[in-house]
Amino acid sequence: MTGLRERKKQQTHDALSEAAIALFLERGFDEVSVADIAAAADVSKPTLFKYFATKQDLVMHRIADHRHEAARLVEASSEPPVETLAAHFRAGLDERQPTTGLNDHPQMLAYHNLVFSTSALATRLREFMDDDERALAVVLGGGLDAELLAAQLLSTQRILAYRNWLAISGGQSASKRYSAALDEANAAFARIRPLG
Amino acid sequence: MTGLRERKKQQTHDALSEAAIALFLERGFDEVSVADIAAAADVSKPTLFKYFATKQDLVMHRIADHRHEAARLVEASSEPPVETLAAHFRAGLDERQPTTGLNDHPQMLAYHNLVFSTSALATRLREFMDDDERALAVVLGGGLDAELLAAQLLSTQRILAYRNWLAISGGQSASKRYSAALDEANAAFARIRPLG
DNA sequence: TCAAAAGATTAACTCGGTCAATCTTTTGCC
DNA sequence: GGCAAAAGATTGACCGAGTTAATCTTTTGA
Repeated sequence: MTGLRERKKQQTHDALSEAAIALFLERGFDEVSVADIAAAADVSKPTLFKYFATKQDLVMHRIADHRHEAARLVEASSEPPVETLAAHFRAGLDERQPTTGLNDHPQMLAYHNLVFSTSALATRLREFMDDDERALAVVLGGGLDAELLAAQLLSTQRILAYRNWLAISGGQSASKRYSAALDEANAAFARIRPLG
Repeated sequence: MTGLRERKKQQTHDALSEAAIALFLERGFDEVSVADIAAAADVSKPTLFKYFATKQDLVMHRIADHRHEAARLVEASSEPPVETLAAHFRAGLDERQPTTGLNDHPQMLAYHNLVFSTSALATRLREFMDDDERALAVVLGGGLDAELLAAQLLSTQRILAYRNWLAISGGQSASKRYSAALDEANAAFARIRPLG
């Protein structure tokens, strides 16, 4: 039984998120108050904060879906961690997945632009990545080497994705960038010395 | 001429920082309001914010002195970057420098404990490190390899320092930890593949 | 000694986030 | 189908961080 209540909750959730992102893209994150958003979605401010813990989460919850992804992938795979994540990143490039930065859909571009150029959001993104790093280190077995490797793997993904976003953001198409992106990914992952 | 004005500014600055840290250590960062601190230092709230841009900075300005240190060291040295930073870290261990985590003075321990266990402060620390990373990447010549190396170097320092702090925080003396700290530093820096 | 500049103060304000009390809606049960 | 209880939303007041503008005091340099 998919309760009516559930559906209304989902609706309110989506209405808030969509209203928020629309307003943020239009006026900028810092120039929109949570009161504006609550009003746009026809709910009260306390209600808004029942759905999203912080103003930032109105934007970041989309990315939050990928939390601990690296740890999950490594845990689920029988291949060595570096290979697993390198292969996954390459596949992401192929599929133009937003997490690789290689996506030139105008909405995605605008969304990423919002995140990267708003310091409160960039900071929150970094908090997510720190979390991912801790989770990955655990899956890698813990200890100094695991922590170092986890940090290096996630730094690598972050830097590759950011460089791709920069290129796309500079006007290059995803297809045009693809070849360089793949080269960079191969070079970057090749620099990583595996565990053991 | 060291103006009277300058001296008073310095006094107010120190009074604020000391009052703040004392109160934070006593009651916890989130349980002290900036109004409390301003009152303790006998100034008004707007005056406090002329000296420190944020509540966090009342704590973090001490660490902020070391900003861009890695970039400065590498720029000033004629040795290869990895050697330079590894040597500097080892020297820091010898001297029990707080940045290495290997310092068991009760005040230092309490201070680090405050920073690491207060999420607002840990977040601000991470912002500093991101800044350091960008600066280091520039000094390393920019480009993919420089960015990857900068990230790896600073991750390495962060992880080593945190592990040392954990050990000290768990009751071990700095002297007792020293040998393991040195071994870990050597192992960690040895994992790093230099540029070129 | 005095004019000008620097700095501090007060008071009021914005905004993010929380809380407590009240009211509405949904749901599960008879 | 109707109803009690629980879940959720609303309102309004509140807190704390940080800002702003107007006023006042102090330092400075001529």
